[in-house]
Amino acid sequence: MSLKSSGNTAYDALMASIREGVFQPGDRLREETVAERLKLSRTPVREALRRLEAERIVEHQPRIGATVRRLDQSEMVELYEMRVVLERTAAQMAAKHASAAEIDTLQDINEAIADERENPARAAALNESFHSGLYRAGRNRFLLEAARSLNNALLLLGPTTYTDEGRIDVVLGQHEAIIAALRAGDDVAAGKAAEDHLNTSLRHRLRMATQ
Amino acid sequence: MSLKSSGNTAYDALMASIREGVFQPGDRLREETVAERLKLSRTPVREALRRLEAERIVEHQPRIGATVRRLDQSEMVELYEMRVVLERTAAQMAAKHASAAEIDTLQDINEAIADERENPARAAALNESFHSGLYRAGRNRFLLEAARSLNNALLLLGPTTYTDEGRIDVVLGQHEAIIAALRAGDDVAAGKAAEDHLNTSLRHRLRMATQ
DNA sequence: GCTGGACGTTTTGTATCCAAACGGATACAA
DNA sequence: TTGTATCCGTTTGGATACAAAACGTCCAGC
Repeated sequence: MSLKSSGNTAYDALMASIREGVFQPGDRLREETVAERLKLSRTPVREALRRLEAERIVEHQPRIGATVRRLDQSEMVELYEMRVVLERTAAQMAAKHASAAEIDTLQDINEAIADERENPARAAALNESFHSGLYRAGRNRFLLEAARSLNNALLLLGPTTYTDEGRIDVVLGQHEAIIAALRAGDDVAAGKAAEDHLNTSLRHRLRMATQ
Repeated sequence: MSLKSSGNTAYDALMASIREGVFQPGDRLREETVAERLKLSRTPVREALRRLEAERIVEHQPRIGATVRRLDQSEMVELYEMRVVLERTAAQMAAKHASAAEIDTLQDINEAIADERENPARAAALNESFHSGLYRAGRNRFLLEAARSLNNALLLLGPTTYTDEGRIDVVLGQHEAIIAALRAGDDVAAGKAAEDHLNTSLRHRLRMATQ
């Protein structure tokens, strides 16, 4: 695992750049430019670009090149609509399959988020852990994969801001509701709680986007 | 569209070979061998293999090479569990968004399947059209994408056999139930019908696999 | 002054070449 | 006879060189 191929290095670097906003939607990714940035030849860069293309992070037009995908508002709504479905499903499945240890871990993560309320970046990272933990507890590799792919697309919308006072408390409470339903083994309630949570998130995102 | 790069050619050819069973799960795909089969150099073949890798059709071990992914039974069950979710979602969304023309088209396809009951291969292709039509009617690009990815994985399980007498009638009837719910705009019923349909399909698949 | 065509530049697409690493086989020693 | 170490062959990983295509520009002709 420690030895990663240059192709993977390039992939990780590009993903990080997109995540950090160095490359933004609509930006063109010229192979040679990226290659010299990363001190690599074009071959591994192309490899990375093809992976990103397969994951719909970049769009590739033959003989033209790759550009970072741009999501319009309707796609953003569809994306969240789909996230709701997947997250509800994950919560339902987790309610059936999650072990006590897994639920405890989710609880721990949620408390850690509360402790990091002064540090939005750290809180956002923990939030991601919470959600991926929920997916993993669902015990379905294809669900996990679909969620991973969707979250990549989410990167294209830019970072979620936790700057709002009060927003974090809503999040914490909704996480709590999910955890409670998991403990009760109540899949319907868990699904519902997850759905509420995501819908709040979408509303928040839409408000950001339209400002 | 008529001009496709060699990379795409290689990808299509490999997919077709996997679909037709030329390459089966577990088979090793050596770059050079594939390249000379397709009369190409290794570069576009590698490109195609990386795409297949990103789509989880092949597994790639560094310095070892690519092998066609093999799904065990638990993965197969998870795959269908996920298909149920996606297809139920598609049906629910379609009940809300599908135009009369789209529903008519689904009806036409279903009738065409009935007409091809003597020709299982043709019927299977039409069946795919039905399902992709349902997904498209759902009007969610991310759902469509997730379904596409899942269907690729489905290829790894080998072709669905419609050899069973009676099986096709069950399928036709279940398709009818979905169509009826769509016409009524009843998303709950549409979801339920789609779920039943997929569960039948899973049972059938499991019976095939364990024989 | 405007339009059309041709040429040149830029960038991707493909092929070939070299390097590195894994695996198997063989030989030597205990 | 068995275990270990080393070497060689095979195969992927990466770089570079070359070909093809698309876009922009410039010039000529109307």
